[in-house]
Amino acid sequence: MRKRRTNDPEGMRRRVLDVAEDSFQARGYHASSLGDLMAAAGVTGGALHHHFPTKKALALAVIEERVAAAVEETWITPVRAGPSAREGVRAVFEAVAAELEQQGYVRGCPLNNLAHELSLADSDFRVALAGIFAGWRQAIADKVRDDQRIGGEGGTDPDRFAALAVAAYSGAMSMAKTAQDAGVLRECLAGLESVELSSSQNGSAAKRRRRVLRRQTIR
Amino acid sequence: MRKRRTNDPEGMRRRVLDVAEDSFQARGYHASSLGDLMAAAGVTGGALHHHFPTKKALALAVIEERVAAAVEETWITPVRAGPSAREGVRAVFEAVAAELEQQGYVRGCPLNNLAHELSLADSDFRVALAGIFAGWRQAIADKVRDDQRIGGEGGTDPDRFAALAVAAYSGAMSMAKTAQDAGVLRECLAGLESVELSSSQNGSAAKRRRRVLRRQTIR
DNA sequence: TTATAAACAGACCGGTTGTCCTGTTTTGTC
DNA sequence: GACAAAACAGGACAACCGGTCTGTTTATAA
Repeated sequence: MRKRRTNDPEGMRRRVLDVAEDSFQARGYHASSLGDLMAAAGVTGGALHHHFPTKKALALAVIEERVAAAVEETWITPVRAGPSAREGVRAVFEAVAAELEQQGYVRGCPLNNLAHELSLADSDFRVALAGIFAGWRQAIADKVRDDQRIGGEGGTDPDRFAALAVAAYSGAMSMAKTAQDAGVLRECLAGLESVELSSSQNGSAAKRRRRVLRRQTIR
Repeated sequence: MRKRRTNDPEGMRRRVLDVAEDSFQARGYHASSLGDLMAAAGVTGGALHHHFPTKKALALAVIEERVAAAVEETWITPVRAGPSAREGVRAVFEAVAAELEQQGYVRGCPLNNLAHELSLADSDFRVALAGIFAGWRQAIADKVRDDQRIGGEGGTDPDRFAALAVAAYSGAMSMAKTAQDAGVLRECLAGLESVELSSSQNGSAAKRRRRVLRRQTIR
């Protein structure tokens, strides 16, 4: 009875990244030992070292391939596809809140989790994470600019709105994680929507609000 | 030549907490070894163990005594003393931004830094940190309620405003830390101030805004 | 087939970590 | 001054961590 082995570099790499991503989010980078990861992924030290020479290289891969993809999937794509930037932001907030309430616990934002632990630790980490933040904000700001070019969307500063949206989400997730309660997300969203009153919006309640805005504008 | 020793429990405890607080913020909890802390504080293992039996106990003391105090000092006290909640929030944002720009680097928010690393690690950590977050938000919300009782300050929901302010600050600090640039704080503050347009405010432009709100209320 | 490199296995090591333990000194109290 | 408790010193240790190293198996291409 011979023991066969099947070389599957991509599959093995993926399995390691799966486990690493999960553990880094749940326990953090420093609290995740390579031994635990190897055991969880069913991978030997030799294989791990072959694909990721150091722990830092592994974390960098998680950041660039997984965390960036997570932001892309849960934020950038929905916002781009949405009817407007504001509506997209609202939809993401509510979708995340609903998902968290359903699953019963809050792990926090993947990007923020790693950003807090690794930004000051290593410059390579910091740059990679900062790039994801920048892309996130720019996607929202670009959407606002599109809204302005097409429809109304008054004098909202795109960069300001994007920065506030990302900051509010990040901070809300931080609190939700600490309190283990996703309710804060909904409260922050409600606060964020007050910003809409100062400018126009597409949607069912748009006319009423636009009227208010007009009065406000002509003073 | 005799070697004298002066027992100074409070002083030694303070010195350890100083070093621990600094290291936990700069390097994080897991990346801070007790050996480093002992060396930096000039404290022996016996003394450290006498005041803080475990590393967890030390971190808990840092959270309850130092982090809570930092939030109290930089946020709660200024907001309470300020002319209004909104003005207080604005002042804190600007003060922190100015301080960070002056010192050239961004270490992030003490509370958020530890909250991200320790919330999921241990329930005791989580509860302590969540309490600080709650106190922070409540102080702002109470101030809004005071404003409403005294002056105008229209239909702003106190809890929503507080949650948004804390979230925006936390998230902005997170980005500022990752980008090593305090500019995001100013952008988020500017975005936050748009919220003011949806309700009234004490100050020069209060009357105009209050009129708008009244129209809105009676529809 | 055969050579060649990639893919993987698994033991090994030096250094570090947090904690514990035994002793010594200082301080407060009667 | 006697004595107990607190305050401090400093070594010891077992567990663990990340990285390296050598060797074996599998895939690839000539």
